[in-house]
Amino acid sequence: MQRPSLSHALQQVAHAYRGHMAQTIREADLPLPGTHVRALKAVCYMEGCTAQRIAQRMRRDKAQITRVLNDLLESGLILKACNPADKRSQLLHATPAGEAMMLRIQTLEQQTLARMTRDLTQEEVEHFIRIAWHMTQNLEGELPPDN
Amino acid sequence: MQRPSLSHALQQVAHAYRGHMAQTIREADLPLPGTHVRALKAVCYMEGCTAQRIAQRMRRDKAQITRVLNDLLESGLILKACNPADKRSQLLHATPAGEAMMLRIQTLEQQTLARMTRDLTQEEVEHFIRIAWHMTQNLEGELPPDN
DNA sequence: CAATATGGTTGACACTGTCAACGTAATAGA
DNA sequence: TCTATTACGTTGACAGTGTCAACCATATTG
Repeated sequence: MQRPSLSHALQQVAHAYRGHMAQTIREADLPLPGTHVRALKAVCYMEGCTAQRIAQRMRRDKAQITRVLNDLLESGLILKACNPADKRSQLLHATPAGEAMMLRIQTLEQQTLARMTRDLTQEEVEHFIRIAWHMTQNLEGELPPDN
Repeated sequence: MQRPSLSHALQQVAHAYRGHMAQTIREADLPLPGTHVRALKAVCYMEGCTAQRIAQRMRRDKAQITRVLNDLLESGLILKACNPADKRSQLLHATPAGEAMMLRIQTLEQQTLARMTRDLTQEEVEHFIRIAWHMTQNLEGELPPDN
């Protein structure tokens, strides 16, 4: 419970990161909430990007993704195109404005990450990431044994 | 941007933890949101606990803390008492029901943490916590140089 | 073809987080 | 002492996050 608790440390660092990114983006006059940023990132960097795939990657409800994508659409940052392979779904692409926005945000994120890890070694950061993924996967799998 | 990104790993593990705890608590029929749990924890374990001190510890807005504490009050889990040293503030204490709730939740949290770290060494977990705190502090300090 | 499953949309709702304004009480300075 | 400022807690308002259930249209399976 006291300071070196795993749960507390985890919540604090995630909160600090969110807050710092939000403030950085606000100060840069890029009025884009965190979820929107993450979705835009997915659209820019995933091949054959669809709403469903973003939802899987971010492990979020598809309803939330739909709304975020509609915001990005209204902001002119992305476009929906027919998916010839499946008429239910739409392929997502960033517009030039979306690409530009992504580049600016990438820079801001790099600054935040650099500050966050400023006196940590590359090794420590990688170790942190590896353990984070490990814990994520430990929690994700269904609970098979006892029910 | 791809899987081994620090920001993505951080968001995913925090989300997985929150989600797992929320589901565990829901399944145990203890209808207490995460913030309420953390506030109750603070009330139970901090000496001379006041709303202000909880807000500082959790780094949250005091308005949010006020509302959470009022919920806990209505649920009969905590009590407010006059603070003889400062008539503006109130000392917070857990009721027996609050203590009992805390114990049950502690157990559930231990289960979640155990699962999350099941194949990690004590050393790895401590390393993770240390780096998390380090990154938190790197982000928290005011930005002194360039403004 | 019928049953089922999937991609996406919408409505509703709970939870999280912050900001500004306020009343009251403490405290510092003139 | 009186005043100005600061601090604690409350309230209102709002933005953002996250999930569930129902739904339509399309794919897939038997």
